[in-house]
Amino acid sequence: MLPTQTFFNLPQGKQKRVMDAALAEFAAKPFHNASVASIVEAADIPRGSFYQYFEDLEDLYLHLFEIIGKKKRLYMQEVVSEKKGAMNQIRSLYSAGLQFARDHPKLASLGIRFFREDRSFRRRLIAGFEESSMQFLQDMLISGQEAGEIDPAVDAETAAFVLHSLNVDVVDHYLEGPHSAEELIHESSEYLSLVNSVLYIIEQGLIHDDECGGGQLRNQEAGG
Amino acid sequence: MLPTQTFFNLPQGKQKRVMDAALAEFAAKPFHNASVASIVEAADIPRGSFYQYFEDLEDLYLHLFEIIGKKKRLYMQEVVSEKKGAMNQIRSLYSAGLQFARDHPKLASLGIRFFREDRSFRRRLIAGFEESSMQFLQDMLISGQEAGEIDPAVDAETAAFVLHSLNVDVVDHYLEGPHSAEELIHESSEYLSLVNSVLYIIEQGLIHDDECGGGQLRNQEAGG
Amino acid sequence: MLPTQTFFNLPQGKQKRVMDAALAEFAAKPFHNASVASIVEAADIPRGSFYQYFEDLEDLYLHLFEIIGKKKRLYMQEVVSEKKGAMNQIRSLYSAGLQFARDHPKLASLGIRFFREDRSFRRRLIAGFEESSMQFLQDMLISGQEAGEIDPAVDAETAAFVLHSLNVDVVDHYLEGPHSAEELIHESSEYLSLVNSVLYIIEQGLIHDDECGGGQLRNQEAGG
Amino acid sequence: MLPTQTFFNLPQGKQKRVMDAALAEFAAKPFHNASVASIVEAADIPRGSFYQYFEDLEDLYLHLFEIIGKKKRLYMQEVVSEKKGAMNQIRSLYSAGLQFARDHPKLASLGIRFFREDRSFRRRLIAGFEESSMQFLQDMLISGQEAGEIDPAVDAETAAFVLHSLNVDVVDHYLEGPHSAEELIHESSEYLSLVNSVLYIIEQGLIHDDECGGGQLRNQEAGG
DNA sequence: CATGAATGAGAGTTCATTCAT
DNA sequence: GATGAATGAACTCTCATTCAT
Repeated sequence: MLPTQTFFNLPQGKQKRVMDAALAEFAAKPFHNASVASIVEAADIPRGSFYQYFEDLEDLYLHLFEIIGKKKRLYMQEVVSEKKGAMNQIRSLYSAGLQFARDHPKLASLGIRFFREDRSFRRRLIAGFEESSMQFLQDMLISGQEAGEIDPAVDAETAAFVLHSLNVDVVDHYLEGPHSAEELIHESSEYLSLVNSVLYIIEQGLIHDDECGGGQLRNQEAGG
Repeated sequence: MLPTQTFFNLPQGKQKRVMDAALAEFAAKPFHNASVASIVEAADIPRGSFYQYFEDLEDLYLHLFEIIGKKKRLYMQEVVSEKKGAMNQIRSLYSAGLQFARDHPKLASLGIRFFREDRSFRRRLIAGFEESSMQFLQDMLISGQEAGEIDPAVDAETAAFVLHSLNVDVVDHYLEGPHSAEELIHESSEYLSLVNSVLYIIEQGLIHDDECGGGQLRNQEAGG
Repeated sequence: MLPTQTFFNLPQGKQKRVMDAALAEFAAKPFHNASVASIVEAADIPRGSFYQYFEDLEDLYLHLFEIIGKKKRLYMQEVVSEKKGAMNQIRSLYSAGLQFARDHPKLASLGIRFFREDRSFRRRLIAGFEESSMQFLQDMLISGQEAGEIDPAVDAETAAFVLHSLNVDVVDHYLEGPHSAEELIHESSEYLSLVNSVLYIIEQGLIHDDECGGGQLRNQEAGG
Repeated sequence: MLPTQTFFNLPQGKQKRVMDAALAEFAAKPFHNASVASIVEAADIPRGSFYQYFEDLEDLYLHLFEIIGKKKRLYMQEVVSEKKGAMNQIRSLYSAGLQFARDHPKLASLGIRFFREDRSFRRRLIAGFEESSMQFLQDMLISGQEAGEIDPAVDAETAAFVLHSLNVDVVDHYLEGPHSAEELIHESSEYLSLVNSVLYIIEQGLIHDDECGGGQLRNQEAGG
């Protein structure tokens, strides 16, 4: 379940051609519609070579996924390292995710597509990847609760689910929008404002707190 | 872009067989992996007949989608008709969506899959469907703001986006879970509790309001 | 594990073309070297049609095997029906097998090839076929022992094994020989004489029994 | 049609690795299904090297066959050297063949496979090998006839054919059976008893000779 | 001479769609 | 209108062999 040594022995230029072709393919189609044929044509390598480099499409997909993961982690690292409140960290995560999508739209597109695949497929392919991502958010939220920043009445697991869902959808929304070169400036503010609006809701909720009614109370109402 | 008259002239039983087969297929696979072959086999109709009833798979998909829409609207209607607060309506919408998924898991699965397809595909296929769904939420939210229930600082469009995203993901989460017959009772409460937890966050936000600081203020902080 | 109805609905001529092509292929190569490509070319049908007629090569092979079995059983039937001694029945079986090979060399060739495949393959493909063939011989031998014709000291199972082995090898030997049209007459006597010689050994053994009836005599009996 | 000098210059260890890999391959599959790929992988040599050592698969096969021949001849030599009756020699040949199969199952398997290939292929590959094996049996039988041990009415060529066929089938039967480590002891007697039963038939024939020496007795002699 | 990447033909199989009956 | 056979392009994957380093 790794590219063969043959592949890693290839000159960098050729490796890159192959990975670029794969990226273009997986960014453009759901996994099950991606084809070896498209990739070998785009990479301009013989059909047979593909199978000397990779066991099959999954093999290549996985490799690409790891590369993306590494790149993305670079964006996340500084966010995590900074010591600030949970909500600020979350906001930074969202921003970093969007920044990543702007810098590497194809990489981000592939990542989004991954979360759109059937769960069974995701499970088989990258067991625990998604879980670990949500676990990370959950830990962050629990810390926030311990620090008194996050409402202790909130279920941390659910909140992680919510944050993860929205993060994926926000990036998806960004990627699916039209991106002519000129729009990049507008986008910049527009999408950051989307992040801000979403996070405002996540922070404050939709309810208009006239007189500071306790969340706990209303939650119990709601639970009925 | 509609089934032919020939199809509607078919005896009800045969029509149903076809639609059931199509439903099973589209509920099980993303649209681009669905195959005419599977459907004609499951429906036990001649291969050639398919093309006398429908122009192509999209044609059938669309028809099915409309039927589902109608069924789903029945679940939503009473929710909408009741006059109660915006948040209660939203909660009811979530519950109704879940109820629909429990009663018609395949129909719901197809619906979820739809939202997982490429936006370009969604656009081409059912222009405006998703938008109208979000517009409906948005109107509800604006009413809530006018009634003083919903925080006026919230951007209604964004909030509709958030609610829609989470609704899809909650139902998806429900559908992807394992459903042995015995679990149905447990599920019932478990998933409603997921809805409640999610909506609690949406209502109250994550922030711990010690002294009732205004959302507006913090939002501006956050936006920096 | 049967040809599809589609195949049986085909006009006889086309069915025959396909079966003839398959026969030629399976008679010429061991199963695992047979190719769909050769067959569709020889039968002059589109590649795709093959898979509308058969699940795969095994499916076709099996069908062909059954047809051969039926044809061969016609040759064997009269042998079995006649009431005569065990040795005479065995001799008749050998002759009938040879006669079958002469009349239908390709069918026989396929049959022989079958016994040359790996046992594991044979088992999976036609469970019990070979066994039943040997069981038949064994029963015949036991009857012969009860009738006092066959030496009771002989192990019937082993003898069935010996008879089966030799029968296959004799037919194989016949099929592998060159068969120009002119040789058919010579063959006739030559191969019958091979059968006779083999059966003489099987009957009398190799040992020279000095004191008791001469082998020469019995051999001439047998040759009749 | 011989391995290149390059091959013979190889260090013994590497030569052995190649030959072992080839043996494993040819013992497991009929010749036409053996693949260069499997062998170079198992031997852990570069793909290109194969073609520097051998012209093609046949070249390697042939070389291996000769090695096997030499090993097998060691088993046969003592049998032949001993001066005893023809039947005893034959019995010894069968036992030696079985012994060889027990000691070197893969070598024997390859040998058996050889006899299962098309005669045309056998002819082309190892012209005269099989013939010489049968000629050897035939000479032995003729000597037996001259010594008065073997029935002079028996056709020596046919008898050689019979003995050869059965020898191959007996060893094949042995090799195809299951061989757990514990069974080796049981096997020992079981398979020797198969040899004895087969040879009893070959010696005495199937016919029940009322007035002359009982088969039972001779069978027990043979079992010794 | 060792090495291992390059190559493309050819294998089985699936499929949407057309078309003759 | 119903039927189901025809069709061939497209897919993944394997392989023996060559060739440049």
